[in-house]
Amino acid sequence: MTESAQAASRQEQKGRTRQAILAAALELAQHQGFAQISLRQVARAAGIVPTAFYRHFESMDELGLALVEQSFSTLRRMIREAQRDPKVFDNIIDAAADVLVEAVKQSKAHFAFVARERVGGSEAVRRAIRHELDLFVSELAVVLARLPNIESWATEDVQMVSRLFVRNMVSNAEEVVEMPDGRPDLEESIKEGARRQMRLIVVGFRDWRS
Amino acid sequence: MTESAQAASRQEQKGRTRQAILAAALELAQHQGFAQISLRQVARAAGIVPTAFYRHFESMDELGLALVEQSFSTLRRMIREAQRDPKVFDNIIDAAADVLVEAVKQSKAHFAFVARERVGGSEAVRRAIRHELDLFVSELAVVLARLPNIESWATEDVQMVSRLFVRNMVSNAEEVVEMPDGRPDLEESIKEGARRQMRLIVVGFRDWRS
DNA sequence: ACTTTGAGTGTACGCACGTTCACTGAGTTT
DNA sequence: AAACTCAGTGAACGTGCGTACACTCAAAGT
Repeated sequence: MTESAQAASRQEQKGRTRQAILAAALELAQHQGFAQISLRQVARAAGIVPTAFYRHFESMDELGLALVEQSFSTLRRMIREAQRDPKVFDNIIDAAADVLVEAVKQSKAHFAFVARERVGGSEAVRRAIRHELDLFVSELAVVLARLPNIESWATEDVQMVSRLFVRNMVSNAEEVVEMPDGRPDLEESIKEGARRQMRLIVVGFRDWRS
Repeated sequence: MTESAQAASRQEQKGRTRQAILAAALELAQHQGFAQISLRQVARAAGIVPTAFYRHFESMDELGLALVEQSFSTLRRMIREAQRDPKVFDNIIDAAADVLVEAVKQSKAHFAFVARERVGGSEAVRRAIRHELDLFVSELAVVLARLPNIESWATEDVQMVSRLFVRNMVSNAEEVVEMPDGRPDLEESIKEGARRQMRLIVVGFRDWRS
């Protein structure tokens, strides 16, 4: 029994502390980069004693990998929700630009973490992010392949366009993340830039191939 | 007098030590990221005692800024040399892809430094890199504006294409930097990817505007 | 010949770090 | 009710860090 009834206060508490550690690390990493925050800083911010950290993660590196996982699962949930919206079929480009900027604004910390640690982090964290992004390129390719204009393209061309889209997504996410707080007017210009770039890719690709 | 004759052994030696510090920091930063190397590590690798470091730089941050400067002056020299080559007028895209890959291979450490610290470094270093890249976009725009196909474009369109080129340059440089050592076959595929992307930008832009 | 300059030295300091260990005490199992 | 489990505690350790300070001793300036 034990595991159905009223959901166990013991592991529930453990889960809450784990989340506190993740949240604390994410917050600290925003200001200084994950690689330069210490185990003790994280513990302090999470409200536990340094040694208690080891009850949840073997090392800071493992914490980093958990943050990568969390970040991408957030991103995937957003993409899945966005796909239900019928307007992606009419105008995938405008929809993508909107979703991107909204998503980044909503989970700024996760995007900032990925953007930074993708190149700046430890070997293990970098590899994990690269792997997730590769997966993401393939997933996006599947979505793209279903679109009216694209369904006739060769598989490898779709893959390449997907790669370009993801690369641009990363760049634009970086821009939104670095956007000064008091300047929401920049948001629309980033969006417009993203739209232009995506249109460029699609139009250029079609015409170049013809 | 004093400053012309046989070039002063005193400041000459100081310059040599300064270069040793820069080289040591660049080397160390390749493996762990500049933000996580210590003043003492740099001093050790440069063959001086920690306190002697202060004769050359006020802090690690100042060292970082010096490395940014050094990296971009390397890059600028390469671009200037490449511009003398007449083939850039016939086929700027192929030329650019060649120059990029060659340049990165030749000064891998500097490019790796910029790619990493652009997002992962300290606030000051990040700002300096961003500023240099902005300058670079403007400089490239001037070069582009002189090209046959482009000379009729509006200034702001040239600027935007330049921005796209630089962004792609950064991405491709990252790829070359991360390229595993034993796989020179990947080089050509990165080059081909870069060529395609640039063609895409140029073709897409022209057709979209028509 | 002298003084001055300044790059590099060596010691010493206080501090934050990661990790160890034996512990406590509430929640869970028997 | 007794036994067990285990998330969180608190003291202690060795280490590497940035920086201060007083120093040396050739090269440069007079």
